[in-house]
Amino acid sequence: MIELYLLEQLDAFHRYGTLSAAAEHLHLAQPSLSRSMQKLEAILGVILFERQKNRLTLNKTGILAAEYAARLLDNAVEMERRIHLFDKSLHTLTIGSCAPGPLMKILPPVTGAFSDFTISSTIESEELLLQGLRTAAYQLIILSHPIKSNDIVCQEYLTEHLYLSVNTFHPAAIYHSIKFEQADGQNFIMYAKVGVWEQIVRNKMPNARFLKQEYLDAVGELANSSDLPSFSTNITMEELPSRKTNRVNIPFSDKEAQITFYLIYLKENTARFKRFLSTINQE
Amino acid sequence: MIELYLLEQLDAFHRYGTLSAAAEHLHLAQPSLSRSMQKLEAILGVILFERQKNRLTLNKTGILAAEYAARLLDNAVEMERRIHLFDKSLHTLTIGSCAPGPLMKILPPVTGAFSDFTISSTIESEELLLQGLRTAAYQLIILSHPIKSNDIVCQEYLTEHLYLSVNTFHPAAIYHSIKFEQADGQNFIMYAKVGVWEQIVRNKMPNARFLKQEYLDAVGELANSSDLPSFSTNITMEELPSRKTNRVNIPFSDKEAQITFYLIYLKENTARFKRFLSTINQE
DNA sequence: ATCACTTACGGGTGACGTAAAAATC
DNA sequence: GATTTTTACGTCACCCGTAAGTGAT
Repeated sequence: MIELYLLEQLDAFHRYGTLSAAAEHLHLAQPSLSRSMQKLEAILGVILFERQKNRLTLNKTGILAAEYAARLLDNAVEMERRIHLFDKSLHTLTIGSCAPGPLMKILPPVTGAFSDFTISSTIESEELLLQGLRTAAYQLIILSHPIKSNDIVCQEYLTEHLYLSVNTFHPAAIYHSIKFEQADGQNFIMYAKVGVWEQIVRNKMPNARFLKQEYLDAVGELANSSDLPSFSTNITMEELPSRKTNRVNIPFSDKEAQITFYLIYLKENTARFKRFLSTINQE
Repeated sequence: MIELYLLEQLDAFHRYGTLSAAAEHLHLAQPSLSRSMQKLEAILGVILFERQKNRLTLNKTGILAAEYAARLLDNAVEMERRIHLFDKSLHTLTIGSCAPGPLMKILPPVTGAFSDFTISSTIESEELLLQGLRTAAYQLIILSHPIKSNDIVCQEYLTEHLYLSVNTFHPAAIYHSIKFEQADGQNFIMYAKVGVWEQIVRNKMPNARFLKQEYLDAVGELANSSDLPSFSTNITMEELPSRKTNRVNIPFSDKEAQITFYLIYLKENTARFKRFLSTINQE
């Protein structure tokens, strides 16, 4: 069987036109290439080059061979890439959620239970999440509504409540609860990746403006250093205790301010998740 | 770059299940395979096997890799095959004819003029010849009628006359010419690959029977040792002088007993054939 | 005891580098 | 003189085989 290193060298010669140039790019000495090309002809039993004293050129067969070689090398590289990708997928758990809250909540126990896996997580639209679950881009997704399907398992996870988060001097700080309507028209600091929450607050407070922050840290810091209102939830208050210091959190009383999230995964992955998810729900 | 010999060994292990069996088929010692498989994992940076003390099995990644390997190896052999084929085509001149006469006539000068080529020739139906010319299966074809086309060159070659060939005791031996009608109803010895001639004699002598001989030699010998009539032509008489000894050759006088043949090749091959074909016609 | 895999050791092929020569620009 | 190819020669890597060891059936 012909070996790939020879085809690599042929390909390089084809690309760069001379043995010297090819050798340069391959980090080899020219004589090695000269010999390799002779060897290639011997192995194939075919003349690939026209030889002048000072010049080596591919003949028609040589050009054809070089083109085939390039294709084969591409295939080889692609093969390696796919093997790596597949292997990685076997050791990676990708979780997608339509909101950051339940993700925050689930990541610690997941990293614990799947300690030999790389955990990767994303906030994404519900539509793409469901697609991604089918294409194995996600192994576990979190949606704001249940899914019924033969090949899917769906279980209720938790309910998140939205709060208005203001500093103590804010006029609303004295309320025990508030309606979206009352909070409308202000400028809010908002984390950029709040997922489904964004449509809700935009719909319910059509006159409000939202200053989106890409980084979660920045949201907290900005909120503390400015008088602008922001949002928090039962989950963020639990997971990020700093959200409670120096801030007053007032629950929105509208029914839209509560979302129940569902854990969803393919039935074929049941064995993988069952034990873990049962412990989750016991908490 | 990963080398193909490693993939061959992986493929063999995948096929045969154990290192020993694979080694047997590859004509290698087991330890070599054992090391190669370890090396493969090292190169790819991926675990391909599950190792028990006494047993080696491919894991999921390993199976995937073996499947890719098989594909890549297939591609490699296919590539070699195509290169050989292409190279061969560059040094092979394939001539197809719809009748053996003009082929006999043209082969000697062709082999002389293209002495560094392998000459390959076939008798084939006119339809397939024309197809083959387009697909480069033939570089030169000989048909019984001219072809007009933008990308094709066509030139008249020669005219062949059909003769009835009988021994001296045959009743027809006294004629100077004969019509198909007069010869009908007899049993003829006929070469199997007479191409277009076959339809002609069958049409013009519907009551005759034809004893087809695969080998040209057999036709001559049978004709000499039996009293059965056979066929000859101005060309066979010239190229195969034995056809004239002890036989009487009587020309058929019907117009269908004459065929003019045409040399036909692709315009792109003009440079290749022009000089040669001009010398041919001067004779 | 046989089979299957791994590790250890030694050998020979061959892939590569350096040096030098020939030829062209 | 600079560049390009080829040949010659030495070296080192590495691929393979043999031998020996371990564990399983």
